[in-house]
Amino acid sequence: MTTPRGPYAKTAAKRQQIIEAALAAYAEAGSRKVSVRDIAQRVGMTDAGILHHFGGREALLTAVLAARDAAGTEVYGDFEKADAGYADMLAQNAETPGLVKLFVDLAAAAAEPDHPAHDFFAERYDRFRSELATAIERKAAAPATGSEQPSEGGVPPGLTDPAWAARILIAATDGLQLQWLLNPEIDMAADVSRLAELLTAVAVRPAVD
Amino acid sequence: MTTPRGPYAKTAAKRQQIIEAALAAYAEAGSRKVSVRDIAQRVGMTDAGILHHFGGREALLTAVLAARDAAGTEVYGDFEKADAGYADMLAQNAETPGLVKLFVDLAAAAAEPDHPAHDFFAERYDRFRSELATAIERKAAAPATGSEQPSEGGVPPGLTDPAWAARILIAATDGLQLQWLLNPEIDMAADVSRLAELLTAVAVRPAVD
DNA sequence: GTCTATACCCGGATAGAC
DNA sequence: GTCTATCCGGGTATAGAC
Repeated sequence: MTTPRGPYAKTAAKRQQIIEAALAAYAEAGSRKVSVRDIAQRVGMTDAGILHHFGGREALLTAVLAARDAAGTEVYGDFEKADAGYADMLAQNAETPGLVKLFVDLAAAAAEPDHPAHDFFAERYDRFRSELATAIERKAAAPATGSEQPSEGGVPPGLTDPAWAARILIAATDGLQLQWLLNPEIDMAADVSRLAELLTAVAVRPAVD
Repeated sequence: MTTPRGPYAKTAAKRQQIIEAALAAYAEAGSRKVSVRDIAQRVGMTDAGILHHFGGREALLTAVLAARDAAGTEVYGDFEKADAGYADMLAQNAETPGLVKLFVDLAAAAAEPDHPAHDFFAERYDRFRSELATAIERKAAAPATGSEQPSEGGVPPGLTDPAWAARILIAATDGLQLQWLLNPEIDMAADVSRLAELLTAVAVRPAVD
């Protein structure tokens, strides 16, 4: 990382402190607006102080999401074990609507190619997609390892692409978060688990005979 | 259509004109920001003039999405024929990233219960879910009507709930729009068609024998 | 190197003139 | 009813105090 005027010891600590304040702010805010000034107040600073540490509001928020990602993979591991961890992570997300909203917001904003967070999101999705695809592929190769065995059957052969399954699973996850934000009765974890089950079951086709 | 007669005639016309200008602005803007002032300029007005006709920015944008919905159902019909129309509609969306972004943006913002667009989105999703569920159920009851026949098979029986399938299909659609905004190489229509095929194929289980 | 003070611009809202 | 004039809040850029 070639930061212009690099963060040194003390700076890194401050950055961390600011990120934590921002996380807290969003967690508390439900789905209300959070301004940079709000975050600044939490750390006893002015907005310009924060701007100094990050390059701007978007960069700060990107760092927040990156931190959340890091915390997540620390707890749930990488996406290698997509079966158990994935649903748990979703259930965990349901605890912090503010952060879910931040994620959706930023992701949409990052669509613009020269947005500060564009690369972060593009890379993040690329990573998730390939990791998930690998996991699905592996699981398909070794079926019936757990308490249940998916009964394979005559599903059209065009439906077995792991890369496609990964895109769909991630998409459904994001989309369900949206529906859940609007209607909290939806059980994201259950719905997604079911889809994951179906997708891996479909991918299980050693030979159609 | 109510005939433009009476004291509100001019107002309604102005509203329509503004909505069309906004649609055009978003369509042109790619995924860049669109301010109320931008829209105002297009109709030769000031921003305050526009805000007078709708109650605020959010209300205007809600009206824009509602208009787009109306235009969409006019062309593609309701979701009764979820097979053909759905993918086409998605492909059509791919032509206007600005509007897709607007949708995602607003939907996220509408999560807050007292957001002006909250009711609109909540109701919209309720409607779509139930319409799609009905369509899937119907299609499952009468399989193999077209050029292809889904080969039904031994998929776990817990996976046949039409309501669930509808939630998933919509979620995947929204989520893919997000991924597509970040990476335009993704073929939303193809991916979703494939999922729809799978979901209806799975729902096709007249009797497991 | 780190931060505050300040000043700027843009965007949305509001009151009141026509 | 419609819009102009004005205000206020949020993000950003710069200068300089510590």
